[in-house]
Parts: sequence; structure tokens; C-alpha cells
Amino acid sequence: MTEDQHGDVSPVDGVLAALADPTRRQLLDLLAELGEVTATTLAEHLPISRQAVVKHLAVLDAAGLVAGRRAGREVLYEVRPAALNATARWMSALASDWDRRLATIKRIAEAAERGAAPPDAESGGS
Amino acid sequence: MTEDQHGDVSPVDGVLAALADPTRRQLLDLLAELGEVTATTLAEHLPISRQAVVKHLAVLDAAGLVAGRRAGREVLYEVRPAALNATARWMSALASDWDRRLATIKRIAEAAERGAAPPDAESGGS
DNA sequence: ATCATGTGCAACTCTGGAGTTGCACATCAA
DNA sequence: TTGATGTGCAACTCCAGAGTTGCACATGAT
Repeated sequence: MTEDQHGDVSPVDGVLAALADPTRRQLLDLLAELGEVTATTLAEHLPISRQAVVKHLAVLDAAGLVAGRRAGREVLYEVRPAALNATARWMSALASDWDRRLATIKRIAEAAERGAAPPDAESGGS
Repeated sequence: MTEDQHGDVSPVDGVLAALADPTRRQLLDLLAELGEVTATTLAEHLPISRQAVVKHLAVLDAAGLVAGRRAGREVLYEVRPAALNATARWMSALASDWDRRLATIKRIAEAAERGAAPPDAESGGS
């Protein structure tokens, strides 16, 4: 049973971890609003130090949610919708999967309630 | 007029926090696979104690991702697709928003590159 | 050249939460 | 009743990471 049905090591992993932090989400909001700004600028809009912002940006960058480019002596960061979109799709697919399974289970339970012999739940793999 | 467009205090918050933990995701996978089982059963399928599982289930329950019902002396847990679906939609909308903003910014930048006077970015409200 | 501004690195503190163990309480079976 | 199985609560350890400060290095302006 090599259970890898949902892709545990996918980029989704990093995105979820990155989005778990409220400060990071706030940072993304700010970044989407301001367009392309530096870590220093972002820090001015938040109650935390620049270094804290830089660390958060590093996490977001690793997750593919933001990207930074050098412009002279400063680094401009920008939001990246692709990773978020991919995660949204993954999540939606997972929800559908759950729905499917729940429907199956409910069907079996109803059949069993009518006195029929309950068939085994996990038979047909996809 | 505090930050409202992205709904920071929505149920999404709890879902993201819950999904951030790999063990919790594994627990959800397991729960979707087994249907309706107890915390004890889940713990048997994982390298952690029953108590740890119970704590995780509490977090997942608070996020609306699972629900438990008593059956005699045991508590059966079940997966709940609704919260996940809602979060997926929220995420998708957010990604679209980013896309929209990026497109706007890029358009402005291109216009500026042609030597035209850069028009102000944020004028129209919703 | 000098000064100012901004980034990058490193060490440090501190809190939250993941996991553990032990035991008390509740429920089903004999 | 007694014994077995399962849940619930509380105290505890441990570590990842959020945030800080200080300083060195790089770049733009004068």
C-alpha cells in the first residue's frame, strides 16, 4: 500500500505552511496592494522589524507565493498567484474526494439499515 | 474600513492553521479513507499516541474539518468537506484578485515605458 | 573621497504547540 | 458484582519558529 493519493510532498505543503501564519497573510495582502515594494517598505506598514519581514518573505518565496528581484541596492518583492491557484485546486479536488467517499459510505449505511448484508467498503480502487 | 476584502477572521483562518500540520493532514486522509472511526483506531494507524490524535482532532473539529459523535462509550469522527470547500473558494478568489492587480500594474508599467505619464494606480473603488 | 541608505548575516530570547505519560471516570460484557 | 476497554483531563518535556538586536557589507548620492 503505497499511499500517495493526495501528494503529501507537493508544493502544496509549503504553501499551507506559509499561509498558516497571520502575519504572512497580512504581508501578502500588503504586497498585493502595493505592487512591487522592498522589505523595508513593508516593515514600515507592519508592527514588526524589517528582519522579521525578510524572514517571512523568505518563507513565502520558498513556497512560491512571492518573488523578489534586485533593483540596484534594493530588492523588490512581488506577489505570485500561481502557487496559490494550484493549492486552491488541490484543496478543491480533496474536498470532492471527501464528498465522494462520504456519499459511498452513506449509501452503504443505508443499505445495511434495510437489513441487507453490508458489502465491504474498500473494494474497487480507481 | 479596516481590512475587509480578504476576511482575515473568517473560518478560513482556522482551516489554514489546521491544515498547516502534516500530521493533521495525514489524519484527514486516514479519516477520509476509513470513514467513521475513533481516535483510538486512528492512533493505531499512526506513530503517535492516542492523546496526540485527540488534540489534533480537537483542532480539526474547531476548524470544522471533522465532526465527532458519541456512540456508546466511544466517539466516532468523520470528515467534513464543507469547510475545506469554502477555503478552496476563498483561496481561488484571492488568487484571482492577485492576478487582477498584477495585470493592472503591468499595464501601467508598459504605458510608462513608452514615455507616457504614468496614470495613478488606485483610483476606482469596487 | 565621505555620508547615507538599504540589505544580509548571526546570535539571542521566548512563546506556542506537538507529543508524552499517568491516572480518574464512564461504559459494555461476564 | 467484577473486569476489560475506551475516553477525558492534567501536568510535563521539548523544539521549531516568530521576533529581536547588533553589526558588517554593498550601493547610491554629494
